[in-house]
Amino acid sequence: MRDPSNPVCRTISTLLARIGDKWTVLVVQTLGAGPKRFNELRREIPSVSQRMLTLTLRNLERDGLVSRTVTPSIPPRVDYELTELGQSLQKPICGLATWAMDNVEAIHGAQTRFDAERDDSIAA
Amino acid sequence: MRDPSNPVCRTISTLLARIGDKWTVLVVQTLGAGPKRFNELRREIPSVSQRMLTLTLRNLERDGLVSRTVTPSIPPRVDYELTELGQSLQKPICGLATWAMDNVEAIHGAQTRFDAERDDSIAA
DNA sequence: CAGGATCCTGTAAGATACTG
DNA sequence: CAGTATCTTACAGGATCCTG
Repeated sequence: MRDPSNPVCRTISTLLARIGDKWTVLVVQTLGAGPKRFNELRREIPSVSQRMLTLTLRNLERDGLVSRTVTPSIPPRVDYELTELGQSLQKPICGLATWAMDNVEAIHGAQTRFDAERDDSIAA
Repeated sequence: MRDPSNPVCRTISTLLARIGDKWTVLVVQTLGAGPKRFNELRREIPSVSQRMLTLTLRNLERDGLVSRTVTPSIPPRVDYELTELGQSLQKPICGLATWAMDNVEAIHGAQTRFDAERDDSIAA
């Protein structure tokens, strides 16, 4: 079941890698509010580079989580929108986010204690 | 709420990055079965390098998800174990894994269709 | 046994410039 | 507007050797 050669496990770890990458969750959450155009997304996620936004969207599209609709006008218009699959992913992500929020303090505390001990052993 | 300067959001994205890294989830799942020694973990996760296992465990320890117990015998013995916090993380992770398993086929299908179209446009 | 230190490599990802 | 192409850098992560 945890065998890396198991294709299901490979899909899961690929998914986790995608979730873990720097922009995927941010984009999914932003699109959660409704369809958005390319530059709308850029504006709402100011820190993302154009390149990274493009790549992230391509990956999400490839995985069937986001749909891409081109309107061949001038200027061109491209709308991105969560698919049903993409929307269904929001629930487990939200579970993780909730866990994180519930435990921010515990984690921070642990980190502070850990770093303090490390400093002690350096000082000593 | 999605403001990157918000410390809660930073914690969340740090968590997501940790979840997304190559080994964290594997280690947490492996430790889910009970405490393990360093080389037990290595054996159960054959693909992990010594270095990466050490680093992953340090990070988990720093975040308070894993406890590290040294028994100063010869040879030395070090046991790693999920803390309560670490165990509580298993639930949301499991939510994600379940989602992935439920949707493996949909995702694979989407990828296949996407790649097929890409090949078409190259061929054309 | 558990892990620190070092070296080396591939890839992620930012900045910049150009195009239909 | 919505990208693609190219260059460059930073860091993740593997291999290897060494130590208490």
